[in-house]
Amino acid sequence: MGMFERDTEIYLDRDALREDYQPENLVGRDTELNRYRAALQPVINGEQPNNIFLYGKTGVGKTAGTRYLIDHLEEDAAKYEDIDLTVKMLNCDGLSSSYQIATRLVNEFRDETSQISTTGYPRATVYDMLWTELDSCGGTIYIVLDEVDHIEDDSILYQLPRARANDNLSSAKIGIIGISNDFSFRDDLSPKVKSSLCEEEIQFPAYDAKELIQILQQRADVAFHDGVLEDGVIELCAAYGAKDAGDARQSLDLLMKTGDLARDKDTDTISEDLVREARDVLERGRIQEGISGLTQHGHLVVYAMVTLDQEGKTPARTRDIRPRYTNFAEKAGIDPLVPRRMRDHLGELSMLGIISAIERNEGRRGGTYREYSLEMDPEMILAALEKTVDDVGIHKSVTNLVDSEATLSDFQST
DNA sequence: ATTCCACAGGAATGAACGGAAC
DNA sequence: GTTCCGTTCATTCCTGTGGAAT
Repeated sequence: MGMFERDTEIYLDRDALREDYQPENLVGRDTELNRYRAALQPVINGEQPNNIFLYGKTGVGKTAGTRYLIDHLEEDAAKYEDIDLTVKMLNCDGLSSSYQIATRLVNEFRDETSQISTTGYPRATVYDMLWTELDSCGGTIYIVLDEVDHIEDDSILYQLPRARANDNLSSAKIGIIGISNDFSFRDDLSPKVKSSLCEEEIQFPAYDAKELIQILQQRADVAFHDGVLEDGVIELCAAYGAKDAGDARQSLDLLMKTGDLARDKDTDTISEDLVREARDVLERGRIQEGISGLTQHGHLVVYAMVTLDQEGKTPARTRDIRPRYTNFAEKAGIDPLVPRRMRDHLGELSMLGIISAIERNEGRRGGTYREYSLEMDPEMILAALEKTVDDVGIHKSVTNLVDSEATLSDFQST
């Protein structure tokens, strides 16, 4: 018997569950895609392309729809001699400034031997490089900026559409497609950017439970062998995504993770219990990812929250978290952060979904303040902390972790 | 209607750091 | 090496805010 054997029991085509899988038709997005297609039409007519702005929650088909239409657009554009279409897609996740977008875009147009560094250049130099690349590419260029709301300044969104008018470009026609999870991003744009970027706006509504089930069913039919999925599995995965505002991606990820578990365990079918197990694994991964991106001080704040939670002292307001945090910081031999900064960390943890905040107001007697609670399983958070923070484990168990010197050894500054 | 509590969070600023260019 | 540049994490100072108390 070989060391490796091909697994065939569960999957027929696992890739059908991947985010980038392209199904033959997209469920429940007909009206949106029709409008989208109409907005792209000028490309084929050889006209100046529209700038398009898509918004809607995560996992509602914005990116999938874009890929679907862009593929067809490229295919159809190729049929016309006089149309030279180039499309560059860039996910802005992890990028925070126009500068970073610009450097990535330059690299998109350059080959591997002449890539530029993403830091070090003056801003204007990077823009100049970008105009040069765009112009030498020529034709119609669509730039798709996915998760564009991650950019904190809109300079690139202002510069790109105007590059032609500003004589930075002579031959290329530029169109921008901005994709955002966050509708308020649109309102925060400066008026001049808003009017140019939002020429065409298309809103993608969340999937309802029925549509989610349909999507999962469609993919599962391709992905799994017949009869592998037990009753209720699809529905359970759909419910998971529906809880987070109709997010198909989450549902599909869950289904795939469940399938992977089944494959690893060599089971013949996929049960609801396995889905719950997979949900646990994914949750752990999410926490891990969030925790590992935090500062030392962020870790201390999480740790303070976990201990407070264990003592039943949550929800806790900033005033109550503060002394716990400073205590830990001192024990770890680190200068505690100023309150303002600690609040920033609490806010960051809320964004990550590790803790949650509710605003309270007791008027003249109490003023406004926030109460924070743990949103994730404390054991999972501690496991993530343990993995992330160097050296030995922070704790052996959740019990008795307060006031224990040993538990804080890892936070010792280097 | 006005006052006022206890914060939230914006803005300005700076130190530390890594990369580019000279 | 030095200088210039952008980013991140932090501090300092400040204005904003919603509703109970007056």
